[in-house]
Amino acid sequence: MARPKEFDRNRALDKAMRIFWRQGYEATSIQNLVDGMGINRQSIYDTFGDKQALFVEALSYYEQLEGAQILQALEQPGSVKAAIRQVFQLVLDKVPEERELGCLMVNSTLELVGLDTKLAAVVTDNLKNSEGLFYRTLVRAQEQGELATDRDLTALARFLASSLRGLRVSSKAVKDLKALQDIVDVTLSVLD
Amino acid sequence: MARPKEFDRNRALDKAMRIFWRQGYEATSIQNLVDGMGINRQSIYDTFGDKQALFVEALSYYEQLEGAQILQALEQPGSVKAAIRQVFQLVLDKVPEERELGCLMVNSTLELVGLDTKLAAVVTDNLKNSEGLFYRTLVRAQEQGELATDRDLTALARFLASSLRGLRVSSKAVKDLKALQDIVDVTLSVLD
DNA sequence: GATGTTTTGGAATTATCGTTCCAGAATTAT
DNA sequence: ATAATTCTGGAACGATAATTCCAAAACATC
Repeated sequence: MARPKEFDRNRALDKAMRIFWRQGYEATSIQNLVDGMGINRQSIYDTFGDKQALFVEALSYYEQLEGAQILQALEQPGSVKAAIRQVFQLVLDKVPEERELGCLMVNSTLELVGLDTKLAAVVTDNLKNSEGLFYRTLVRAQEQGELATDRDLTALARFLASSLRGLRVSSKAVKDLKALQDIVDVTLSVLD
Repeated sequence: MARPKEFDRNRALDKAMRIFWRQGYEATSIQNLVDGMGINRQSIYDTFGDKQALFVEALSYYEQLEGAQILQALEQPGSVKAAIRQVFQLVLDKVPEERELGCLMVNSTLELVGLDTKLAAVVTDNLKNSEGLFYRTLVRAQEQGELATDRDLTALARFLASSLRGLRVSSKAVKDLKALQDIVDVTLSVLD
């Protein structure tokens, strides 16, 4: 019949995601994507739809990559505090070039909330998730006796989620790794 | 001789700042500024130079407004912990429409670091400042006996600065004021 | 009221934006 | 080979970007 459909779709999406990550949504032109994804302009439109649709998919892909690492860290048996520390440590353990891009989700939140309602819905949904994730983990900590029963888990989960956002902002602008490590250490001391 | 130079320069700059605040740098067009600043396009170029120069000035103006509030909070005599709490509370006490814009400095940091070296210099300079501000305040706390002498003030200052950034991200995406209050309360508990 | 400067509105310019269209080359199954 | 489909490169589209140019209107001083 015909030529085989698609090239390496996922590889192209990965490339696109990294371009959006580095430049943001508005600052990324279709031409940037054509140059960076290694496929033709027409193929981009055929495969991913328009720029907004491609961005949504890139964002989901990023969330999936990042979320998998976080889930793996949180779901490991043993000390919950160590698990939570590992989540924060994930940010520091990135290679510098990646760390200095910050977090695509946080970046996009600040860029798009209030501008694009459709894209805003995607990112705010993610915010809820991260808070819930911390909350369920803290419940486990209390069950294991790692956390006093009188601690306010909702407040703690909100704090951890917000602190992680702060760290991700800081990791984009602060090059000094020791400074970032200080932030993590003090943040985690709240659980003691 | 001639017509009186300038209209209300500061009022125009204030308008421009709020437009950048709401939309970000890239998403703000000169036409947006013409419509919103209430002065002519040509007057914008004559008075402020090009878009980048206007943005830098708007950012400085924002920093000055925000910084004045923070300084006033930190320099008040008495409890340093109360003073620091007040700095965080400033974010929550904003009217919702302003709170949901987040912080122009943080927004701009994530949008422009890595994209525009000149603009990046302005925002990273601000990051250093806020950390130093917290540090000097913590020194005072130690001198007043409000803080144990074995606390690592550098680490604490870094934590506070990063946490404030996180709160400012959260304040843009999280509408629930109680959730934001939880974040502040847990953050400040580190100083106890 | 004349003079000199500024503001104003709009057109002009050059560039780029996102998106679509099209013709030819490539590739697979028949 | 033929036919069907996809990739490719580039042109074309209408819209909008930032910036500049220009002529008319507004205004304070003399």
